[in-house]
Amino acid sequence: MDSASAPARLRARPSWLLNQAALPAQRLVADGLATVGARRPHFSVLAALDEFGPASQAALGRRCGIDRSDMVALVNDLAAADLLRRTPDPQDRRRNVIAITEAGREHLHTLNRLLDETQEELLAPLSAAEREQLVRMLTAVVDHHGRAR
Amino acid sequence: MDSASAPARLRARPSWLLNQAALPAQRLVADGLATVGARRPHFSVLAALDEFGPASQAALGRRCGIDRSDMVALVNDLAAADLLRRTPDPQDRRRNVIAITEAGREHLHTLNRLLDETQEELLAPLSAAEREQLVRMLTAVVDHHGRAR
DNA sequence: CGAATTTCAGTGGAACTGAAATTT
DNA sequence: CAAATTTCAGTTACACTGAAATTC
Repeated sequence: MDSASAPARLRARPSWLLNQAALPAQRLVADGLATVGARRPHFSVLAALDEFGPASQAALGRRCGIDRSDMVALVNDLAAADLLRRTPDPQDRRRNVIAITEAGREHLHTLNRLLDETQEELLAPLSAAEREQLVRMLTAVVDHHGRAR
Repeated sequence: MDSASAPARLRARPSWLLNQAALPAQRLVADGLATVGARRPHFSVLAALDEFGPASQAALGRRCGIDRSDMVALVNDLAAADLLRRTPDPQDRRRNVIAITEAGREHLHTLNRLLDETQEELLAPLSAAEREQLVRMLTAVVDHHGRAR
C-alpha cells in the first residue's frame, strides 16, 4: 500500500484542505480539456473574450491572471487554431485587438459542457445544497482576499 | 486600477474557486511560517513525526507527500537546526531513523499557534458554523478523490 | 536475483523578470 | 520624458526522474 494518511494536524487545517481539494480539481479540469486538445488558459481567454468583448493582450492578461509574456504564446496558439483573431489596434498602435471568432464561440461551448461534467465529478460526494453552500463560502473567501492584496 | 474581475464563466466554477481560494491559503501560510524561518514541508514533517513517531525518510515522504529527493535536503535543514535527529537504523541498514527532538516539539507548537492565526485570517468572512461545514465538505471531496487516484 | 532506501545530479514545465522596440 | 504594450530571451523555484551505492 502506498502513501498512508497525512497527520491529523495537517488534515484538520482549512488551508491544507483547500490545497488538497484544488489538486483533483486541477487534474480533472486538465484531463477534461485535454480530450479536445485544450488547456486551462485557453478556456479563460475565450470566456473573457466572449463575456467582455475584444480586448488588448495586456487587458486580457489582467482579467485572467495570465502573464503578459505567456499571453503572447497563448494568443499564437489560439489564433493558429482560428479560435480568435489578433489585429493591430488602429486607435492605439501599441496594442493588438484580440477578438473571439465564431469557431472560438463554438469551441467555448464545447469546453463549457466538458467543464460541467468535470464539476459534477469533482463534487460527487456533495449534495446540490452543499455545492451551493461551498460555492458561496469559497466566493466569500476569494473576494475577501481580493485580487489587489 | 489593476486586474479587473474574472469572467463569470470562471468565477462560478467550483474548480476555479478552489484554486483561487488555495492561493491566499498558500500565501498566508507561507508568510506566517516565514516569520520564524519555517516553510510548509517543515511543519508537515515535524507534525508527522510528533503524531506517528520516528520513521524512515521514505515513509515520511509517503505520509507527507514529499519526494524522496526533496526529503534529503529537508531533513538536512531540520537536523542542522536540531529539530530532528537522523540516525542509521540498526534493524535495516538501508534506512535512516528520523526522530523529532524536544526543540522540534517546541518549534512545532510555535508553528501550530502561528497556523491557528493563519486559518483565522483565511476564513475571516465565515462564521464558526460555516467553517465547520467548509471543513466537512472539503474533507469529503479530498477523501473521495483519494491519495491513490 | 529483485526490491527498497538514501543520495545526488540533472531534467522539464511554468511563472516570472528584464529589456528592446514601438507608440501614447 | 514618463508610461503602456508587445515580444523575446533568460532566470528561478519546484517537483520530479535516473542512476549509483547499499542493504534487505
